Amino acid sequence: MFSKAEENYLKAIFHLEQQSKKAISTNAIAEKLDMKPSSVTDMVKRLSGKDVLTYIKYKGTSLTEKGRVVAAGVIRKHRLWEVFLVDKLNFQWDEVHDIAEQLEHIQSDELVERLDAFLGFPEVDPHGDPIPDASGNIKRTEKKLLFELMPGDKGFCVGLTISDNAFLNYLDKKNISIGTAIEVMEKEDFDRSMILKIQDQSVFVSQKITETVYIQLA
Amino acid sequence: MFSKAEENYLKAIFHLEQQSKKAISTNAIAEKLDMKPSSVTDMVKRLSGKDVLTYIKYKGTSLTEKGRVVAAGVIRKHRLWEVFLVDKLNFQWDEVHDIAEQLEHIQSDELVERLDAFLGFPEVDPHGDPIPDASGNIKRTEKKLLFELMPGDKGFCVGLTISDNAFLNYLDKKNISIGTAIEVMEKEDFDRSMILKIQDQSVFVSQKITETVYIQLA
DNA sequence: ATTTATTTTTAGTCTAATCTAAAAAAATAA
DNA sequence: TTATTTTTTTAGATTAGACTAAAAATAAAT
Repeated sequence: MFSKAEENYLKAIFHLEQQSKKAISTNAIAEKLDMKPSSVTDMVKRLSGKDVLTYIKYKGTSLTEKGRVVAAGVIRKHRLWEVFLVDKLNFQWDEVHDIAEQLEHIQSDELVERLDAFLGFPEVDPHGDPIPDASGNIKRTEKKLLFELMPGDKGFCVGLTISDNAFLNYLDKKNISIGTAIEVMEKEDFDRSMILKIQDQSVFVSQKITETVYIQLA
Repeated sequence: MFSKAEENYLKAIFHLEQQSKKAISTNAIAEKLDMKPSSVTDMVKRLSGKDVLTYIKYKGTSLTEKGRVVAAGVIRKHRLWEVFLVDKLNFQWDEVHDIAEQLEHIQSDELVERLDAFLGFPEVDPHGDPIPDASGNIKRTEKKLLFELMPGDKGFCVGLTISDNAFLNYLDKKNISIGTAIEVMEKEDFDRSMILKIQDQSVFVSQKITETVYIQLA
């Protein structure tokens, strides 16, 4: 088994590997976890002894297959608990992270599988991020911020970068919520505003919105 | 805040105080937590510095009011999570303890209150033990094992000492489950068997049953 | 190609929470 | 009451996981 600290390292490295592909530097891990590089050196040495990552002095680390599975398991739990908190306990999207950060370390495979079933086998968490399956496979999503799309692109809203009530209400007035299908009609590069088609209606959305709303391409 | 270890000590002392009323000995705590007495001495010293218990060398410890509230909070979380695991995730009563033991240390008052509401403000956990309220008040129950009752006593089934499927099915055949109202008609002291009235029917129950079923007196 | 700056590692310290072994206090028995 | 046993405490060691400060390796700049 892995301690809470170990799981946090694996998770951090997993996330960093999704951005860079190259070996992950000691400093990058330290920054992500808000720790000192010397602490990281210590821990990656220990973890490489547990066969979850390879570590070469001064060269950085990368997860082994085993390490990826463990990390994906932690992320799976984190995201399932986030769904629970939002769907069942009516938390807001921006309130759940700290609690899920604790819940992700609860050890019980049976619990995870039952929770998954109880939630109806969700595929994404409340932020639109994909939930790894029980074997650690993660569906690579095409989640993008709205402003990254081009005219003609179609998709649907899967999440937001932030989440406060005022903003949710504002989106609601534009008829945008989770699951809403959209198509980009026009894009104004200089201020990142857009005109979308939503339910056959033309809708103008500001830069604030295009930089906040996540779209899964259809 | 209190660490997981600290919370476990407070919980253990709380439970011991419910049995004995006197100051709790170092050895009793050590045995309950499966630790060495020297470790307990260390910890109670630290906890007395946090004003959650009073400790007098060689004389034992007792919780302060503050300590009782903290302990009751942990027990509240433990029991609410047990209800969740059984009612929502369909775990068996005997499978939930280890998981609840982890979940009870999740820190978030908001989470606890929302969970409570989600579960419909239950008053007892799946074992029939009362759930403390948000301020730490605990309803002293009259939970007894069936064989402790006398002819004429009335009550209803609130839990079991054990819980396996075979036994649950066996009880089911006798029309006994959680919430079932019973009245003791006859009691056979030499083998602890009884004759009960259940839904106006006379039902014979063996020693095995009278030593396993918890009754809340009506 | 040196020098300078940055990154990483090493060496040693600290805290929480445990342990063992020995000493001291309290309880029990002769 | 004195001796013996049990309980409790003290003293010192250990482990995980963090830290600081200094040394070493690598990368960047002149």
